[in-house]
Amino acid sequence: MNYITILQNHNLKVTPQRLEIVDILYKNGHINIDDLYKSLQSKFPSLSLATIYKNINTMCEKLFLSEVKIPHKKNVYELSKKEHSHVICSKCNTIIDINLDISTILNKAKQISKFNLNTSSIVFNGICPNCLDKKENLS
Amino acid sequence: MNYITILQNHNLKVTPQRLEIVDILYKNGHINIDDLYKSLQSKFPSLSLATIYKNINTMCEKLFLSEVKIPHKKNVYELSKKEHSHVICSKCNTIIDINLDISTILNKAKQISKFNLNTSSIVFNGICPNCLDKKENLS
DNA sequence: CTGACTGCAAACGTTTTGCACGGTA
DNA sequence: TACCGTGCAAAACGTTTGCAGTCAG
Repeated sequence: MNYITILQNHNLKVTPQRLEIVDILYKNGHINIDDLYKSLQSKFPSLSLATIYKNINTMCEKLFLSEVKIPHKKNVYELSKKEHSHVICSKCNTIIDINLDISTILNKAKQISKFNLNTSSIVFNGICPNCLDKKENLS
Repeated sequence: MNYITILQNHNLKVTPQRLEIVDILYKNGHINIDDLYKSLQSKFPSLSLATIYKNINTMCEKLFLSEVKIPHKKNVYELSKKEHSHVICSKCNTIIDINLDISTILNKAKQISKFNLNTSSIVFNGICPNCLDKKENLS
């Protein structure tokens, strides 16, 4: 399914700005508002931050965009997909998705809390292989 | 260890405002800036938001206060303790701490990501027992 | 007594809103 | 053509800063 269809399926008009926003989200995976704005400037010099905010908000409402909160970082956005966890490098801020089987801890959490749980938000923090290499080279 | 000692150990002067902030944090567990401000108004009618922000920030820097990011909610703050997970009710916003053994998924995450991971942030979302009861009474 | 803390006001950065124009369907 | 989306400017919001007066140690 391409971007055009995705937009149309959610009753959103297909504008060049929107197509590029979705394209950047698709290619980047996770991006914050500022970086998204910077990425769009070359193609749309007159594009305004207001447009980005309006689009991000409507896309989040339509649920095909998700907001991800990372401790001590700005919120990032990603195209919605099957629930997954995030791993972030505290040096270079690279974020990757990982699929974990969380059924065991989810059940444990239900049991302990007595809550009826449905969603989870899991972020691991550490250093990515790239930054680990750099560190070793320094010493 | 009481609040006074905690503050002194971190080279912070013991002011009535600070004592009350720590007391509220201790009793509430998790609170956002606005609610903290409201809770303080009765005791300190002239207390300013700036004071709260300054205190929260210094206490976070001194690492005896932690910021918790909850999806689609304002950040909340809690007195630092051993790493733990959070469960939040999407109806009434009650937040509780739970201790889970996350070593299995942490190892799996390390293995998949090749990152050197150290901290994690885990939030489960659902409905608390209280709100579940209310729902049943309605039907 | 001295440095740190408070409270006020102003400044700042981010996000939202209103409106006129332009583009999509 | 009708409506939705864009871009600009202004407004709103949350947070930070500077400063003068006050308080804790």
